[in-house]
Amino acid sequence: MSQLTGRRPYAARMPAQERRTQLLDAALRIAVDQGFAAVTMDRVARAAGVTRPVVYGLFPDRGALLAALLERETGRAQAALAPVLPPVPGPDNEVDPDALLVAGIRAYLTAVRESPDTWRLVLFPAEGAPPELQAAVAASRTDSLHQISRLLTWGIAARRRDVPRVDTAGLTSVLTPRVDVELFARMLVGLAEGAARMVLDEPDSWPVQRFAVFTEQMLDALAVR
Amino acid sequence: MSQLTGRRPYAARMPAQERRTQLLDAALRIAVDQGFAAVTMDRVARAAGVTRPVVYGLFPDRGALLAALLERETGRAQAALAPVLPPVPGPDNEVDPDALLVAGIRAYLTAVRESPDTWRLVLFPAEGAPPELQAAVAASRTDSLHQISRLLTWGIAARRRDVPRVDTAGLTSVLTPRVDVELFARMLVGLAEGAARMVLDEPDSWPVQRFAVFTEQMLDALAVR
DNA sequence: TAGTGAAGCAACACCGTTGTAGCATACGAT
DNA sequence: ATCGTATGCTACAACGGTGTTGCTTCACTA
Repeated sequence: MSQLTGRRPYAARMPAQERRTQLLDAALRIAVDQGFAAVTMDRVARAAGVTRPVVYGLFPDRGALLAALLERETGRAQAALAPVLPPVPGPDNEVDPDALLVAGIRAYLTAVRESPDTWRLVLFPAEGAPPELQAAVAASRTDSLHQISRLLTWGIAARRRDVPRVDTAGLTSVLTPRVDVELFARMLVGLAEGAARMVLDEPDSWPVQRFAVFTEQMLDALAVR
Repeated sequence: MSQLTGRRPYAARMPAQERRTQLLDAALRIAVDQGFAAVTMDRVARAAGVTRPVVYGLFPDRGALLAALLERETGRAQAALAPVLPPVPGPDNEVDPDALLVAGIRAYLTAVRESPDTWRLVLFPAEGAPPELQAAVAASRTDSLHQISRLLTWGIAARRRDVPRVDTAGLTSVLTPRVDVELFARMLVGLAEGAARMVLDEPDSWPVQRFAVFTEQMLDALAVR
């Protein structure tokens, strides 16, 4: 009978890089499931079947681990976002602004569905996170906002060009009275994020298609007529 | 020189009820300023110029304190919300649905401006809070959602009644193709909450009027024409 | 098959927070 | 004036988290 309380069995050795991503994966799981505050060095270690010093060997401290996690995930999110926000089409380009928006929504929500954990982390603010990181998320959001603003300004102009003056009876000028573009852009982003949250919470009730159809209907209703 | 390290001066005595609200106020301050996790028995006590046992005298434990805080604040929020969500007007009632919505937005944002702390607590999810309480907030939101859904269904019907068939050229039937009312309601709520967050973050950039005007324009653009 | 260094482990000291026990004092009633 | 009690305070034990030290074991190389 040697040691009733036997020594912990050794975890499989693993090259640093691999262990690193394994730990980040574990941290992500915990953060998503139990909130940011629950991402403890010990819990992360245990989740990976390893002890704390191993974690400290790869991340100098808890802050660094959280930073690394957030950096990885916001990076992924950014990457997924690039195709969602296409550059503003050239002036001669014959692109339908409405179609562009619908395609954007679709791409965005599809991306969210494909990496739910990443987006959960990004979309649900995460109070426990170091403030600098919240700032990073905010910055990325601001970028999106600008890009969307630009797209919108273009889109509104493009729509006007399409309707070659029926203005006699005030029929045109629907979105004409100088829309508050900044607000409109924020509304869109908010809308998309709201949709994303719904998709994350109850994917079954909210197929991407449902949002696409809805958006189409709305844009249609808003159309100059 | 009696006692260089003198005894802590006694805080003014105070009836339990008064102390209680004072402590809740302190807790609210902390939660709003430094996040939920920072609401510590000790910090609350110090903020109120008192020691921990006093707090424990009024709240059995930290959970109870947080519960009491959340209950008070969600209560306030609910109360403020009542006038924002009027009952569905009777069928004979001549109320303009658009005006009703704009008035709602205005009332809501005004309420938010008037009690920013309460709304900050409610609108910024609060990861550190006991899950049951998050559930409470969610439930309240669901209520609002239902109420808005009902208002919307009524509003859409009312609008249709106003436009007595010009349908020959497809001019009517703007919101007619069976709008996804649930989604529309969620969009509105999301919109209002987004607006509230903006108001809380940068009150100066976002006067209530700006949202009212915007909403009016949007509804106008959506109008059957 | 021996040796060596990277990868892992137990154990420790330290800190902030929770919750409690028992003592001190202010203050209203007598 | 004094006295009792509600109100407050100091001090302490326990817990869970962080970050570190020094010993152990695996696995590769010679």
